[in-house]
Amino acid sequence: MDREKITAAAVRLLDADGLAKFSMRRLAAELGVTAMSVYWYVDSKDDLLELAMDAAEGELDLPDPADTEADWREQLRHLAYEYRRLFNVHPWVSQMVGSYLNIGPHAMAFSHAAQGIMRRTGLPAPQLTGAMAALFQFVYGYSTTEASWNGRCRAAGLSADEYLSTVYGKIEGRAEYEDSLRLMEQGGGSTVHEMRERDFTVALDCILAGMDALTVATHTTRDRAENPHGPSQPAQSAQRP
Amino acid sequence: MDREKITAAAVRLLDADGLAKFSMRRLAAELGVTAMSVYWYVDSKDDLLELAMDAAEGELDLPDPADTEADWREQLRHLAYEYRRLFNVHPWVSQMVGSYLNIGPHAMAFSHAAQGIMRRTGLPAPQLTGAMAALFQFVYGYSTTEASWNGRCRAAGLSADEYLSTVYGKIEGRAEYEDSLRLMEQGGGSTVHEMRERDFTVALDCILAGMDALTVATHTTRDRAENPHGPSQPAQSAQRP
DNA sequence: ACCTGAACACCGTTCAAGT
DNA sequence: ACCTGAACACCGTTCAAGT
Repeated sequence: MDREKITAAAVRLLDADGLAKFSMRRLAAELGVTAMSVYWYVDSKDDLLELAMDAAEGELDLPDPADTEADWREQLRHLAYEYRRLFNVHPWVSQMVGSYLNIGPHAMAFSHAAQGIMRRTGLPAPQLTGAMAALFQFVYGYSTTEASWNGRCRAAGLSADEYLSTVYGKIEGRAEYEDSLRLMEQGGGSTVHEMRERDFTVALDCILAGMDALTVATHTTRDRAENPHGPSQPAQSAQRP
Repeated sequence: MDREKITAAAVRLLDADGLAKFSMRRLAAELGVTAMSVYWYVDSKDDLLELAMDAAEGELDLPDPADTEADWREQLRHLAYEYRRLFNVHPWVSQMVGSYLNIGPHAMAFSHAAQGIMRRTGLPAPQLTGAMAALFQFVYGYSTTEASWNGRCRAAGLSADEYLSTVYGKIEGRAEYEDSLRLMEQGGGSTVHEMRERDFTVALDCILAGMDALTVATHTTRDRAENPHGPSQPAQSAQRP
């Protein structure tokens, strides 16, 4: 029995039954021990949850910080997909990220990696943190919603598409809700999964294109006239015109 | 005693003491009634929380749907700030939006309003939902993080700036964490509040600029050559070239 | 140093009973 | 139709006691 074993067991239980059903007593039972013995290694339930959260964040595949040749766009995309995967694999993490401080070593390594890539966008410092927030807070919000939807599907014993039908059942008839449905149909994509993949990709495209636009906007008017299509090369070069 | 009075009391209690301290028993006490009498009006705690959430969402100031003259950029900004304000005024809503279904009448009115504006961006249907997700999931993620930070400040009895100092205290010394601090300093802005306002504004700029870029990208190459600076007029016109 | 048992102050919800 | 009391099966955490 040590902190690591306890944290690992907590992650296992959280993955299996979710945050709502997780309790110190159930964890202790899982470890074959009395509820209170866990408190010798851990100050409180919240403390343990923060340990579990950081452990899960340790599974993120971060880019090699030495690889400054790589395209920052590709690296940001990779990090975004990794972050999304985290919330889908460990839905309880997404319920906690918004409420906890999140300064464990793995969380810090992640944001450090993100900052390293962001520096290579060519964005000036005052805009860099805002653009970073645009990207990663989007991924957090999107993935949280997505993961909780999946959770409700599992709880109801339905596929994502079946569950969507039942939701539309509750909504149909109310005039104002119907064009919500039309919008989805117009968007194309026959399954929930397809629509979600497309929306996520498009949103990433949107935010990355926005970063390019912000970078261009910091050029002089003359620069812009010479380079009307925006920076199609790594925008690093925009820093030293 | 009716559903509305119960919902209003729930909102009051949630605002005052937060989601963690909210219980059916405390709510009943507040209403001067036994715990179980609430269950005559409401099926479960989750049900009541959904009612409370939708009630809070009713406070959102939505744009007049008849006003099709207005600049969609301004309207999206307005809606984004309103959404953010909701999460800051009722932090418990942000803890729930990610986990609940959110198909109450006020929630639907909000997303209906958002869709109405998005249609006027000129984005083709398949990209519209993705771009909308980019904007509003960002606002949700950002505001949730922001609101929970404020909550921890209040709990610790510190101002946002004082609290930031204590967090930096925990971090300092660890090599990799230090350039996180540098980044914030380089970004400028002397207070947490200033930095947050700037980041939020920049992120909105980024995402809206991204929408413009996506719209431009759907033009033919010939169109693009004729209009190198992207759509500076309402992009509606881009729909009929 | 590590673990336990009993206890405290709570939960959400069921269910039979009251008026 | 509306409300109550007692009860069930849980919580996180404290604290004195064991080994």
